[in-house]
Amino acid sequence: MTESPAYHHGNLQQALVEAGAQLIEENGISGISLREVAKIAGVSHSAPYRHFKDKNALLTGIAEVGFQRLGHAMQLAVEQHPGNAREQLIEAGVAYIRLALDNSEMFHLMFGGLIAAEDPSEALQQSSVLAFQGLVLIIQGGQKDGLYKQAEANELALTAWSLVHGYAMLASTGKLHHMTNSRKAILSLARYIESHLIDGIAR
Amino acid sequence: MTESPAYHHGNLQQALVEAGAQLIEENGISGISLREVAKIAGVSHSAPYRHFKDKNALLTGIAEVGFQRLGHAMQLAVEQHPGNAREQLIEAGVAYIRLALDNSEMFHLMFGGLIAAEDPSEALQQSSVLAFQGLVLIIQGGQKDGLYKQAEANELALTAWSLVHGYAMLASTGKLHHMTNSRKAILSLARYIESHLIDGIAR
DNA sequence: ACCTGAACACCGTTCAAGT
DNA sequence: ACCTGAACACCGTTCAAGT
Repeated sequence: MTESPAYHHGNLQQALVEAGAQLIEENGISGISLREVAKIAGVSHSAPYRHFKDKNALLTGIAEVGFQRLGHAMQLAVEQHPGNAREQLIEAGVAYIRLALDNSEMFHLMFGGLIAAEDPSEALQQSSVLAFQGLVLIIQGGQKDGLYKQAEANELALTAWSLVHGYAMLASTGKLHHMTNSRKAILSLARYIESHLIDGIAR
Repeated sequence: MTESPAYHHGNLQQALVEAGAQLIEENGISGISLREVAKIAGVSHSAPYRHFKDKNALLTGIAEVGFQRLGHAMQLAVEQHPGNAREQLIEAGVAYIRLALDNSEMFHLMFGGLIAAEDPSEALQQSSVLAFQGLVLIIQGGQKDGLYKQAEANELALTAWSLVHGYAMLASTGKLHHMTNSRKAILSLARYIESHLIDGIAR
């Protein structure tokens, strides 16, 4: 037989990340261990060290797939409202918040400050910058249409990002339980909040 | 002598919380252990279980002092700008962001989603609601002065909170490194961001 | 090159026992 | 009522050894 020997089926690195992503949504961010991820992937507890420097590196890898999902979801929302910079901004924000609610443990891993920033030139930085660039494009499109102020697009995009990110964080950590309970009410309130922001951005 | 025997000096519960708060800013949120907190407080590793159900309960206690500090800092900022609802909102936000930058590990403990929400009627909820109520008061004051829109004050306050909280989170987790580096630049940019929001709230 | 298994120093949590 | 110390099942990480 031409099969590889006792090794893992092809790509252990990816298998570990996928196992970790699954485990983190099940057991929560603090209920994940390198040893159990390895067990799910079907290797010994020391095998992951061939592919990741330490646990933090694995968590970073898991967070990266989260950023890819996030960018994808926002892109999709934008494409569904062509030529309408107002709807684009609002629905991209709703997609952002939706992901925070539906994959909250992953979201907290990505943004909760648990992963040490260590290297400033890391891949994680890249991923979050990409998502931000999408926002800048929406703003610039809206500026061309005369919908948004002629201020620095980076600044307006950061304002929108901060608002949406803050709301997503507060909602996904239960800090809004005293105002809204259901998922539907949270998403509906999000649109009101975002429209308050846009009225500030609009000239 | 009338001293208590081999027991701890009076209030172990408080000593544990203080030791934890100190340790968390030194070693980071994932470098804190119940056993080391106990050691710093000068008791055995099982002593904390008389005062806290488990590690999560101790972390909750630590986060609570963080919320108290936060409420205090915001209150102080408001008092320094009497009768000026615009400066009050901006500077309360800056105080919020300043705390996130200077006590980032504590801030991530409070808002990072690590502490299980479990009981919806917990003390933590109380603390964060209190900080929010301060915001509502600022908004209502500004509405009386004709500075802010006559919309639901709760909704406007949540909008402001989301913006400031999101910016604080992004800044304190290093997500803005590609735009701003220094602490000073981050705080200065915060005021621009906030003014974009207020222009939306103002009628 | 890739993986295993023993080993080490640490955890959180429980529980009988001490004062 | 409050604390200790042993015990248990788990960690992350390292390292010699196997194929």
